[in-house]
Amino acid sequence: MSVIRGARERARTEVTAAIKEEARRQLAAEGAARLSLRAVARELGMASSALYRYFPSRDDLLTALIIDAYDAVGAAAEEALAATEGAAPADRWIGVCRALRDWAVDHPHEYGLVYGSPVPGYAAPQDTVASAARGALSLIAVVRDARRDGVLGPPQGRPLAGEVRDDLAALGSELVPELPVPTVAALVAAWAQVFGLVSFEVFGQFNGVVGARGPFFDQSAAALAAQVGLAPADGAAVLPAK
Amino acid sequence: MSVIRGARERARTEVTAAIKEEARRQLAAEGAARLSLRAVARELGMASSALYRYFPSRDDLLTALIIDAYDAVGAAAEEALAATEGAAPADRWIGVCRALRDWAVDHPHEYGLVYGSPVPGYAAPQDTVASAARGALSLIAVVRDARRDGVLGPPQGRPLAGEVRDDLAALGSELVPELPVPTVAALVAAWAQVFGLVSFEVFGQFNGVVGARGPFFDQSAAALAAQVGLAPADGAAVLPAK
DNA sequence: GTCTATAAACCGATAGAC
DNA sequence: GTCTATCGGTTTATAGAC
Repeated sequence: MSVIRGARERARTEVTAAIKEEARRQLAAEGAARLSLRAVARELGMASSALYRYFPSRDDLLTALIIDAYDAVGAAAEEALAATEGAAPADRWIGVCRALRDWAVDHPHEYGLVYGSPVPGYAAPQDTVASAARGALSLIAVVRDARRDGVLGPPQGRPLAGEVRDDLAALGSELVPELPVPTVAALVAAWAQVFGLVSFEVFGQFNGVVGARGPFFDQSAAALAAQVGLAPADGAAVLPAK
Repeated sequence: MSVIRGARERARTEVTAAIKEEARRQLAAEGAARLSLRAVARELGMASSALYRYFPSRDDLLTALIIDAYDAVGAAAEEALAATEGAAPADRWIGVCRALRDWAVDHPHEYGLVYGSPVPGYAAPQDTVASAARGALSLIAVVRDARRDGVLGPPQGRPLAGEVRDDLAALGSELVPELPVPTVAALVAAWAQVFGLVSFEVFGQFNGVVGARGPFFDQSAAALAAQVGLAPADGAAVLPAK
């Protein structure tokens, strides 16, 4: 009986995987807003009603795809983080950023699903937030490690306005209490800015503007590293020693 | 007869405006991918076939909405550019960025239409590019004016890699030949990064992360100004005089 | 868990009368 | 320029047999 249940569960996860795979194909062709359970079923040769045994509604399928996408981009970032252990902090930063960007370029539609315009009428449930944070946490880890090793400089930019400071002090104290508040602020801004670069590339805004996109991205990511206080590896310090 | 034609044309532009207005409402409710001519007609109390006299296809309506959105964001940027004439370059930069951001926050769905995930199956025709460039040109104008007035510093960051340099030299020479290539590179990167900040705010990625979003945006925009070589207004120069 | 059948909608686009 | 009518599709979701 446990063998039977094992077989059943295996079959179930296989069908679930096939459904998600086909759904991802449709995501590319039709977009998240027009993702259709019926079309997925048709392509898979099953009755549409059978799908409801796996995903009780269209939104549940969408949620599963979103979590998968966040997990995939998070895993790519974590892999880059682990692979660069011991390297210069600025190079680790660039490596993690590059992993995020490479994943996005390889999976443009899944990227758009999570970092593009929200799907109208769909509200992401709480289950997605843990997966959503994984990418950011890898970038934070680079900075935290640099701080631990005593090689974190001050972030660039003017002193923080009071309102912003209070705001990010609260965020920092629960997430990375060992980092100075201005560093947390620079980190959040840099995080958003990395995705600005990625989105412009993936969404076609660089068409006819930037050709060598990989090198351009690396160049820009290096500047962002300096902005959060990670000195360049080549010794040409951007920041005063202080 | 010219009076009649005048009246006809007036009626036509009025109906066209009503169609676009209703379409924008649906954009918010359903998203661009599900924009439906039929639903627009129903809401306006006309037969669906009547719409085809104004827009020959769904994609043509979409194109009109996209051009309108680009023009609106471009006009907001140009207005800020004109309003800050004579101010310190960094403040002008922040002012134009702020205008872009404010427009996006006020028109999230139209913003998503042009700067979010592309609409699947829709390819923007050439007509959109002139309108699309208007926002960028305002930011470029700030830097060009600073250069003209002799107050443009070198951009932050490492020297450009050769590939990137060639690429942006070509872009710069046809767009703003008076700017150094590294400045052009910093400008393009900053342009994308501004939209990273805006998109994160508009698309909800800052929910639960950043509270005081206006001040946070200004803070980040100021750092970007320094990155492209616009010294802060308060005299605390970030860059060496050189 | 899968099927058929069905309800009750919806879509873009066109033809042709007025 | 607006209408009705129509073509040939589409959708989510449920009921009930097997």
